[in-house]
Amino acid sequence: VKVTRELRGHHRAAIIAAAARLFRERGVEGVGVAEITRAAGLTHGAFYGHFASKEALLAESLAEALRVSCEQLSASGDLAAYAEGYASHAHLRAPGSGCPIATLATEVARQGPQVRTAFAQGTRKFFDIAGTMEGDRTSAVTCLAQLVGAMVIARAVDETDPALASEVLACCTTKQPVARRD
Amino acid sequence: VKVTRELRGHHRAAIIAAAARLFRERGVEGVGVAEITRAAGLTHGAFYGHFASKEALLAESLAEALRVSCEQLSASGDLAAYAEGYASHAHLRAPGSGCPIATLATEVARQGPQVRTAFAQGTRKFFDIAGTMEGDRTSAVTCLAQLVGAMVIARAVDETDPALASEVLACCTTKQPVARRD
DNA sequence: TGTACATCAGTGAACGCGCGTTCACTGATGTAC
DNA sequence: TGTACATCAGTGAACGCGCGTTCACTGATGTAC
Repeated sequence: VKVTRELRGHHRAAIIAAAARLFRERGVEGVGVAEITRAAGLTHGAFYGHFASKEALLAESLAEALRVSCEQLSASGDLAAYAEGYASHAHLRAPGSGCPIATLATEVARQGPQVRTAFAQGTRKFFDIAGTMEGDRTSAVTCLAQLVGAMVIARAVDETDPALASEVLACCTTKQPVARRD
Repeated sequence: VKVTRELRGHHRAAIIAAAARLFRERGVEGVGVAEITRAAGLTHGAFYGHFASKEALLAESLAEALRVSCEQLSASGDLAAYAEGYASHAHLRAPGSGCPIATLATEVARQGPQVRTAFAQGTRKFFDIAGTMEGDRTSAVTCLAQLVGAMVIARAVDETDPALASEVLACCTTKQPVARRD
């Protein structure tokens, strides 16, 4: 069932989009190639016509998710404004469309070079943008590290100890020395 | 091959210790029951005489790792001193004996209630200790979130972009508003 | 433009593998006398 | 204290399952004339 070149391109993009969401929601090992292709409206057999392996798809979907994150950061205009959206319950509840660093960084550390390189490049760009926006690069880096850590911790404890989750997130947006802007 | 009650206790502790190390090094899904029991000097068949499931072992090993972390935090006496050890390359290179929050928090968020509860209880104790030590609880929480985020990011990018890894870690120990103590 | 055919994107069955888990068996432990 | 036996911790083969990956096949696409 050959399809148009244009449709083939859409299929490829759909697989990457589905993977970027599902990997963030369930982790790399928590979702399979079959489920990703199904979410993209295809069957698993079509997968290897688009990607060399599951790992290659992971690398591409990480790059895509980080590219979007960089866009969102740039669009927010102000690091404090970005932090407010980041350290929110809306973001906590929507990992599939949220920061890929907070959802996938620990798994990335155990992947092959292709994945780690894609992740590191996207993350560096993300930090560079934040540093330029903030002016003081050190405080920008500090802020981002805090945001990522707070979200990672909050998501892990939220269902059992929502008070702790809220407390950790709140530290990122209240008039703290680091995240303060005005 | 029945063994002494005392030896059985040692076997159980050895399985937990091996799991606490291996889970942190390779992730929950990156290591199997067979490998854990082998690392503890047993065969996989002995496992289910000690634990109901792999998940039950994960809950116990998380509780144990967090208990040790709380001890280390208390022993450091000062949150700034703890932060210095935490944000070090030695810690980055030794995930198996390091902070379980930085290695396992994202996977914990996708586990069952037993695991999440064990993790949340240990993490709360950890934060409570830090809050008491520091005096100002908010700045203690801020500091810990930053430490966890920095380590998660640094480990993910270290092999591809060691400069970025070092930069992120350095933010936690230099005379930053948040981590400063003196 | 119309036609014939080579190309190739997608399908679904099949594969090999590793994993968590079970279980019949073994033989040392610990206890009842 | 010594003996006989029930208990049970550990062994290793076996299981079912889901996963990543492969491949023969299908039929629409795109191209050469």
